[in-house]
Amino acid sequence: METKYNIVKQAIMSKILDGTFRPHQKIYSESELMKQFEVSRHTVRVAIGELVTQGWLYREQGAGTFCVDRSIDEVSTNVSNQKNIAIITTSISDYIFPSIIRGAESYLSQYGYHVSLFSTNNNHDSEQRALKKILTQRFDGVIIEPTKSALFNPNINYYLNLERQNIPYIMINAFYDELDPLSITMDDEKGGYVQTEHLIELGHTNIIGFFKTDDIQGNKRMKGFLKAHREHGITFDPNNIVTYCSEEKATKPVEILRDKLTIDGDVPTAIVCYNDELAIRLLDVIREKNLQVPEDISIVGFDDSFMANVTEVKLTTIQHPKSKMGESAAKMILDIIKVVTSSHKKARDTGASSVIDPELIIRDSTKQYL
Amino acid sequence: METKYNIVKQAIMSKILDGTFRPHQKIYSESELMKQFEVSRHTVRVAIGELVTQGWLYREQGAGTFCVDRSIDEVSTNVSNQKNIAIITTSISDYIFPSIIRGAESYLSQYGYHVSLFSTNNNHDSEQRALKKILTQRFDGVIIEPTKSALFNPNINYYLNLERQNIPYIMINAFYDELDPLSITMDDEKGGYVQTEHLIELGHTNIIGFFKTDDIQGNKRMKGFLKAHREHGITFDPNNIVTYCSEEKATKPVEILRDKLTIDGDVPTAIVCYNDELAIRLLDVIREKNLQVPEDISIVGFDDSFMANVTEVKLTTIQHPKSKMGESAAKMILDIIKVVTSSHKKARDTGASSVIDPELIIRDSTKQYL
DNA sequence: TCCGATTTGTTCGTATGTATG
DNA sequence: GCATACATACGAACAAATCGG
Repeated sequence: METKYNIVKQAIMSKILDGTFRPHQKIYSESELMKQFEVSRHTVRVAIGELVTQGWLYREQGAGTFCVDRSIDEVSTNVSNQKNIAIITTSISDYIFPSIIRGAESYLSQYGYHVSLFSTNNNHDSEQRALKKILTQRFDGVIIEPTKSALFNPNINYYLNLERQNIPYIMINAFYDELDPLSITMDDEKGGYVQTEHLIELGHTNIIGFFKTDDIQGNKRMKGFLKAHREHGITFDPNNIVTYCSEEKATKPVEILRDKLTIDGDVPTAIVCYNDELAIRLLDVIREKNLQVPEDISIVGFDDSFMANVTEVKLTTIQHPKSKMGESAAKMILDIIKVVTSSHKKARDTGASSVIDPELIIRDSTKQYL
Repeated sequence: METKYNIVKQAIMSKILDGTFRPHQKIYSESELMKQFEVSRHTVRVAIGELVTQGWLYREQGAGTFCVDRSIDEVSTNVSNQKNIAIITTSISDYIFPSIIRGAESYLSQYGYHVSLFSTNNNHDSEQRALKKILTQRFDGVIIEPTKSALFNPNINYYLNLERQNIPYIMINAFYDELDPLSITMDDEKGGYVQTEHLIELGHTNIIGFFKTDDIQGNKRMKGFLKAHREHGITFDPNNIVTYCSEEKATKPVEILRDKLTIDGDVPTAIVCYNDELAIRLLDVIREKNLQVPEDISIVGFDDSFMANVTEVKLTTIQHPKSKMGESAAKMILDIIKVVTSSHKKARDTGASSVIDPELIIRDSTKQYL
């Protein structure tokens, strides 16, 4: 054990243990150690190298060799720095999510990263379970679609813990306001505005809007819906805004529309939907009432999911970049990881969030009001 | 990443993962590696050094460098006994795969397992990459849909290595014959038989069949197609069987059908398709030739994917359990894991493979031949 | 038991590349 | 732009352990 590199190693070790080298403090440079111990550079590097793999030191090219902060950082960092990215979405196999995931997966796998999927089913408990997994295992980064982004989030601590452990994350589709994270989102307010304006320009004035309000998207789209009315000088019945939450999506909107279409007198001539999924559901109600789309009622969806093209009536809807968004999210998270790992910077200071401009796709479900 | 020592490192890693270097087996000496890669001894030592600290190799002075036995490894089993299941499929976001994955994911997450997805895009290289990842990280079990199951599989070594490392796996939809693994598959021969018999019973005698033959499913369905003809005493033109491989799926079948429909005289009156995806493609050709389905031509799909219900003509097709299959696969793998971990048995001796009986779903794309 | 060939372990010297401040 | 510090790579030498004959 009296090899030269071992002597150097033990000497450095002592200084770490007795507190001469504090966490994140720079230790002697390689050339200094060469002089001190009268050994070659190679010997110094072997000594330092072992301390690095044992998790006592870290090196930064051009800057120096530093002491690791063992207080926060247990074994975890070392064990499996194996290029893992986690993706948390509300669903993994329905609606637009397969496309988003495909976009991300194909980009990430190009760079040797591998993807773990978690779905929350729009449920905070599942979200918590996913976050726990991610914190205990080792992930290099996380792409998150927030669950019920409009409500208070009981898992906020877990997100803060991600930051504390220096695991970068970004949010897609929406984000928790309290966290103010890097994100890729739609301009949902403008989306709702565009949906509504399209109908107004077609001459509709009695428009009913259905919005899911437990996520940010729904709230913003509703805001856009109101704004379009206001800016075009159209007054409207407050009853013409229907809000619902995830759990009610299969029941409440359907029942309310059924009622609205039953009362004669004040039947709406157009419908703005939170998304395509709801639009499809409401189409069933319209059919059940023997009304025709778009002849009797116009309807606008959101997201341009495959559903929009499945039905007899192809839906007018708002474009969602889906696989492109997945790819952008993947790119963004890899960029952050690069910066964070190479320079011990904090994730927040890298790059900027992006907001996607919504575009209307006009198909057959909307028509001039006569 | 293209440093010389990294190239050497990856090369050695490959040989460990594909089973060239078995546990406790001596790997090439440093001087051999110097010759092989034309690098200095220093470079070789750096490469080996990293693999040693990562726990893949150990060195013995005077004797050589040896491969670590990961199957009984206390540390690794311990560190991430984290309930991870990997799913490898040919695609993760198209066709019937989202449904299969959803079925598996929802079952596995109930039991606290978490799912990592890999897609091979029907490509052996990607399959290899996925298997390497799975062998490198620590997974409790793997659900695999084989890539090009009818062809010789160049990754057979990686599967054998899974067994050596005691990581249980099962295969779905098809399996590599050489491995004879536990599996959940369709009775594809019967499926092809049922497709064809349905048409024969409707009076069709000039039936053309399109089969993807780089996977087992296609070959078996073709076998069923032939058997139905034989058993019903119908002779047929060998030209009425069209085979294609994954890469040709968007071109060859389309071109051939176009030719067939152009020559008058011998136009087929019915089509048996490898799957719904192909059926949809062929519907386009039929439409292009101004023919009607089912009036002029009957067509049968396979898998009952969402596509079967999307088109103007709803497809007659064969049922595929999809999410049910995912769930069964998940259940099967968890059962195996339970047995393997509790009793140190080998995976092979647990439970039995299951074969699903195909059922015909009759919709609007087939009609009595007059 | 010793010898010699082989193999890994330690140490030196040198050179060039690349990131940091 | 420049000095500093780490990263990669080559060459050479001797030491120490192993293994077959």
